[in-house]
Amino acid sequence: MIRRITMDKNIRERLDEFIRKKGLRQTAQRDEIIEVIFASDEHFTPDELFDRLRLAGSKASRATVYRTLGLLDEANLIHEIDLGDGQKNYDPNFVDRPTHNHLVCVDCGKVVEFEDSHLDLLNDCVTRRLGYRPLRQSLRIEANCEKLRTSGGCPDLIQARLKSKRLPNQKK
Amino acid sequence: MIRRITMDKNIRERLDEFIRKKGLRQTAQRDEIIEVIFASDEHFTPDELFDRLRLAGSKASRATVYRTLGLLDEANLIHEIDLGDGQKNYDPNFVDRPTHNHLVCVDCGKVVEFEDSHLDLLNDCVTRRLGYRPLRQSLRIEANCEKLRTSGGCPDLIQARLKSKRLPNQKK
DNA sequence: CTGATTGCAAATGCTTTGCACGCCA
DNA sequence: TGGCGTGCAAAGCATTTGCAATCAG
Repeated sequence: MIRRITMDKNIRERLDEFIRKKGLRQTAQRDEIIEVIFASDEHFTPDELFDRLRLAGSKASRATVYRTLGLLDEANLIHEIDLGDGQKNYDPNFVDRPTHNHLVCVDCGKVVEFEDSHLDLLNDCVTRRLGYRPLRQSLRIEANCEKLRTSGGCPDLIQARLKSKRLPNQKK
Repeated sequence: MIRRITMDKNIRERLDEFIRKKGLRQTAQRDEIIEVIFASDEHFTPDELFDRLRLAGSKASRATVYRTLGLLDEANLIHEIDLGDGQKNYDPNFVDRPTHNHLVCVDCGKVVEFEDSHLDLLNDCVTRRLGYRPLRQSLRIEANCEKLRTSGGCPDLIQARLKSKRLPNQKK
């Protein structure tokens, strides 16, 4: 069995409600998947999640991982986000912060999450002005690291290099 | 030879400069591709562009289309945008309107481009506050059609249905 | 029991690449 | 002429799907 992990009550409840409403079934694989996802607040690709699951002792297959991710997205427990790397990325933090946005550093690939109420308000206004009703919005900012530019060094960049030496499946 | 199309001088110049700087070569295929792209202000996937090229009489291969799209993106003549449909989409309108954003109607799939200087300013501020230097930003809003909701009808939805009957390669 | 769910492997679909040939500068 | 660009077909890769077996309710 999978290692026990503390999880937000809120999430469990939301999922149970979704499962009930849809006439779905609770399975060990689904439990394991949401436990592993919400044990961290990190973004992930389906493949990364699959690896984490293996490490945690789960034997859920890739197919099930993909199918469950679709389900969780539909239930609004995770969101698909576009990090610009050509893969599907999921973000588990929309439950707590439904309107946050992402900044991607093009120097080191670091992803910063941020919230801004002015931004939210403005998006809402613009959408209504255009004759629509806002549902979801995703803002991605690509930026350079100011620290790297001015002082020539950035701790995240060094970390990123170390990381890329360890990991095999990279894009390019 | 391909049908002659009027094209923004600006674009031709920008491309020529990029080609010169990079030590690249001007070829018939590249000319055809940018002519077809900028003959319209519509977004497109690589595949749609390939079809348009065929219709216009060009025989450029898919491989060349993909390679050239990468080049044009690098030259900032087009931008890759995320419309949330799982395919690469390119937008040729960033030359004239470098900071525009996209709203996607989930009812009919219509994409509305819009600009808002407040939004641009706010994004800029937020980015700097976080310690970064803004490069590109992409905001996608998913929304419902207000007209459809209130009056039960939306001209774009009807068009979308007609269109989907004609086109074969759809996502789902 | 019954239908939802899973795992496997095969299929799919978009995109990239290796290579030999052709063509621009 | 040198080497960039092209077309073709093959490869790559993430994701989806058909199907038979399994399991939850």
